[in-house]
Amino acid sequence: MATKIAISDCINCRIRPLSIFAGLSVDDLRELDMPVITMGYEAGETFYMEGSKPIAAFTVNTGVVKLVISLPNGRNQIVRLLTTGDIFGFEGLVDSEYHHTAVALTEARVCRLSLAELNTLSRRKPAIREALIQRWASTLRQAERMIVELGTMKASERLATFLERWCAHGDMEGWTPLPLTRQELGELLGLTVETVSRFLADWKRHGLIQEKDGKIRLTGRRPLPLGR
Amino acid sequence: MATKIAISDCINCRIRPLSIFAGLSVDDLRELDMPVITMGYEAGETFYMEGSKPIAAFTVNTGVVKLVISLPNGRNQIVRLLTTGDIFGFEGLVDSEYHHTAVALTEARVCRLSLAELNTLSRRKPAIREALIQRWASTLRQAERMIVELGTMKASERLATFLERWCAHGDMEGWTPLPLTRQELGELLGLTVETVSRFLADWKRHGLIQEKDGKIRLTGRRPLPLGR
DNA sequence: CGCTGTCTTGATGTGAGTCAAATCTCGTGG
DNA sequence: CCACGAGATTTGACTCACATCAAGACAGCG
Repeated sequence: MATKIAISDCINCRIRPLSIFAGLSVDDLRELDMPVITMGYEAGETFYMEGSKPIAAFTVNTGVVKLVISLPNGRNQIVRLLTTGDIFGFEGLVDSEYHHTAVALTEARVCRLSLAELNTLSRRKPAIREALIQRWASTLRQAERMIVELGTMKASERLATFLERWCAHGDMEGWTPLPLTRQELGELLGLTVETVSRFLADWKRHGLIQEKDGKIRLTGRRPLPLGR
Repeated sequence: MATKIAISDCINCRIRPLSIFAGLSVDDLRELDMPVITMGYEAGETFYMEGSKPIAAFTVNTGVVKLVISLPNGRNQIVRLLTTGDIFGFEGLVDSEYHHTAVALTEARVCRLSLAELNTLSRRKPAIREALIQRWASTLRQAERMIVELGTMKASERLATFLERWCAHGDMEGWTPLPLTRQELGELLGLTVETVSRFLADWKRHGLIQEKDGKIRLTGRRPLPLGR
């Protein structure tokens, strides 16, 4: 179950520089008396469903979240992956329904803002409004990159491109958590489970990637072989 | 050559209700003393190139414009089509380069706004800022619909879906201008010229669509046959 | 009237989907 | 601690949708 963890202490928040409050002074923040609540979600839990009425927006503190659009024919398309500092559910500011279903891929800690509050907030503080616009622009840009990849690349290229990007902001010495099933990788990249599995298994056999309890590592000379 | 046609008369503009000035009163508009210029472009002319420095944003008055992203390997992806009332080049407000190459598909008349002006404008007039945010949101939504279509649909479905949507805001009794070559339809839908041509020719033969100097008409019982 | 570019059509190849089954993994309860 | 079962992953055999390659047909325009 999603659990309320605490009233968020935005002022001292570890990720504030990444958040939409980055541009505010400590005084600003104190003055706002923010109605932000930190929530804990387990892997697999749903934040909200596509088509439901927007109530809150979220900022990812820790963990990974996917935004999915489901089709009547049962197919799913993951349209975005969110990690620390990313925001989601903000379409609620503008639209009367959520456009996606948001699901935690890992245990996740998120900061929850009521949309009503956020609305007045963004009216009062230009810095916040500014930050939201920035987010919107970069999200659009990311979506368009996805369009390009889906429209012009073949399976192995899409998978390789994704892995290299994903592992780029990887921690440690090469190992990056990859909390997506093959199924989900497929739903993100427009491929079937089998195709994803075949390429990964193949690359693993050739020593190009390694996998170990949910973490992945790109070894050897990149780039990944785009052909088979 | 792109030609300056006139200083735009925004107050009496036919498409003002569709534009970002929709929310302003006549007095507001008068007060602004807008530096908007109406420009004429011929089919095939370029508004700006991907990667170049943003100077102006545009609102389509008449005509159709494509936004294209080109890849090093020579492939192109059309990421958006713009028609009357749509705006483009607005990423310049936020970013230091244009993200796409913008090209007129038909003879086009557009209203040109300096980004510098627009910037101060959106600061002074909340209604404009609001309108911009709305546009951003709906553009993002459209991009995500494209992701879903590219990721989950097969050739004939993508083509059929596109045609039905395109012809939906079609004028007259069924005939809609379709100023895209098969090549461009392919670049929009992630297909080759041949595939596009085959389906269209096939549907034409079966009397499902008609084409006549640049116009198309969906006849017969929709929906288009999604299989072959 | 011929040239250039777009569209159509055919023949062929292949990338990736589908179907099916074997293995692997991991959490649960005995 | 082990056995079991559900789900995830891998692998193989086969199919098919779409790309590719190659010509022709068909404009539109100088």
